[in-house]
Amino acid sequence: MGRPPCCDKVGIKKGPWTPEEDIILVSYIQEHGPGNWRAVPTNTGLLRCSKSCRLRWTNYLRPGIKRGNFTPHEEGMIIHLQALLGNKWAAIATYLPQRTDNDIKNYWNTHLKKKLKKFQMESQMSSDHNSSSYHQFLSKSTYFGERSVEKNENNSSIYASSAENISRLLEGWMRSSSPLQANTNTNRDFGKLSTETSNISTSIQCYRPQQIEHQGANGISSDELECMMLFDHNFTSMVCDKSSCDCSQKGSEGSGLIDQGKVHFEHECKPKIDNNPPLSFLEKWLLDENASQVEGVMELPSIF
DNA sequence: AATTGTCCCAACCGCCATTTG
DNA sequence: ACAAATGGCGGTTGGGACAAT
Repeated sequence: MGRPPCCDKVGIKKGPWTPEEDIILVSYIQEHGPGNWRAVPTNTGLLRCSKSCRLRWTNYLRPGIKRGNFTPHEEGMIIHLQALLGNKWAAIATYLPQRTDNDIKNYWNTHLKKKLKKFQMESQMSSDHNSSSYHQFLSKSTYFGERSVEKNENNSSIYASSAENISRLLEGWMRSSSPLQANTNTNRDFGKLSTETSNISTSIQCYRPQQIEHQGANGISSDELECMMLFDHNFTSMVCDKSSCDCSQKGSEGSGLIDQGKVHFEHECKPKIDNNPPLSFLEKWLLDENASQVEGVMELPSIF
């Protein structure tokens, strides 16, 4: 009855992935494309369960993942989207295509939650009761006040894809011929490795997920603002109703196909737009990275 | 220098909806 | 139609890195 088990429970390895395992997984996905995860452990010989393979790919190895510090713009987006959507990290991640839901969740739990809490406590002590602490927090948030001052440690790789990670990984693996030595390398050490070329790093090209169509934030009319306010009011109930979502765009999205169709990244590359709430206007505004250069955008958050 | 405490994040766990035989 | 596995998601945790004492 039902499906066969994806993998035997016995002999399943847990814990951090080694560079060798990453290479095996990436090589397999390069050849077969992501998906059919239950076949991955058996076909690759990886002693990992299918779920672990999928997680490793989607959270770390998948091309297009941006790593490193969150920019003030991203921070602001997360704050807003969390306020609107709650802890729907996957949904929030659809508006930050280069970030994984896991990263966003971690960032929220380790940074933003504390920040917000701290600010709420501070504002409670303050005498200003005219506006909510949340609004004050947002107004002080770097999203709107310091968006142009993005302190990015590795600013040269704002769109650094995980292909670079894999590249570095492979380089280190090739250098250290000793498997034991390679096994001791954690993912954090990849950046320390020098640069060389590798087969995978050249065949897996960097790609940039197609951004959801957006336009300048300065094109907001008063009607749109009014609509936005009404929308915000009813947003929660709207996003909860999956049936109201328009999923018809699925087929029309551009794919991230690379390598003459050898690698099928459509599934992973497509912006996740299912469960897409009627956010067209909001997302236009939120996703407008150029808005950081537009003066006057600071007026907008007050409507939240 | 050694110890302790805190931070951070990759990976795991458990649940649920969907898929499949 | 049903049972069982898969895929996806959110919550949690283990342990390494770093800071403070």
